[in-house]
Amino acid sequence: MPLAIDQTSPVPIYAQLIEQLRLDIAAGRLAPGEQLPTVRQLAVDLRVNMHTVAHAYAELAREGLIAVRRGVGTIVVGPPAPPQGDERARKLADIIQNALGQAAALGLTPEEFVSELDTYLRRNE
Amino acid sequence: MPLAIDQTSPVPIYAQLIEQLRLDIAAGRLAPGEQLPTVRQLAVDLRVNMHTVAHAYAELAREGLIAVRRGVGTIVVGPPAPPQGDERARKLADIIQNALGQAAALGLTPEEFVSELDTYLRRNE
DNA sequence: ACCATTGTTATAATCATCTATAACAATAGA
DNA sequence: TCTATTGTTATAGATGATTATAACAATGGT
Repeated sequence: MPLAIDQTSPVPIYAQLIEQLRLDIAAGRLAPGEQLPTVRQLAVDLRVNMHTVAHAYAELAREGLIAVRRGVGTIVVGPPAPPQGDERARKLADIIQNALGQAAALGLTPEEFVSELDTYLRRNE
Repeated sequence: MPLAIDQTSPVPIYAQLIEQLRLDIAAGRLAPGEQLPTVRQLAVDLRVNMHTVAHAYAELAREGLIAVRRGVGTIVVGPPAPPQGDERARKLADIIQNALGQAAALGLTPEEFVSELDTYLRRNE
């Protein structure tokens, strides 16, 4: 599942990159030690400017998720420590409410969504 | 659940408004015929400029979700027709993958997420 | 007819984003 | 030491988002 950006989205390109990379790292699709594309290469692949990629990498480096070293490249450090306690509960509720809301836009009740989710997991296990 | 915008988010304010209003309408929290705040009032409430609100309203009107009439105000027309077939399946998969990805960032396996989702629904039924 | 209310349009200023181009700085390897 | 590679910084221009202020246009009620 390669990186993909939507040039028509109102979300800034650098923010789309941050979001996707953060999720890929958190989910383990990008493992610690793994090499990321160079800023120049990724810029060519995504047809965006070098700075836009560098901006995203710099922010993720600031968060400690990746390590950028000039002359060498960029590697994944590791996933962030998952939040605990109240913050975790709040984020979980956000995720659920968001998913249920988007499902409702497809005409699905919460129960139907759970059913679809079960089907999805059975199909992809 | 009133509208809330995040001034620190990279997502443009007008896009945050569109997103929330679209979800509120799709989920039925904003019913057809219901009156939305005036652009001036909502701008004051959210501490943003009138234009930013007008921009969001205009886009939703273009999509047919709301009807704006000067001198009168803005009312909800109705939810959009939910997509069918392939597009629906694609969007559903997006919703699920997104939710599972964010849950993974909290350290949850898909199965644990389903469990949390069940708990959430039982608590809020 | 008048007037308050509401959305719309106009102007201008500021800031963020994205782009293009180029030079600079650190690293690794020949 | 030299050189290619990689990230970083600098400059400048274009576009979009946001704000402030003001005037304009349609609507509904008095």
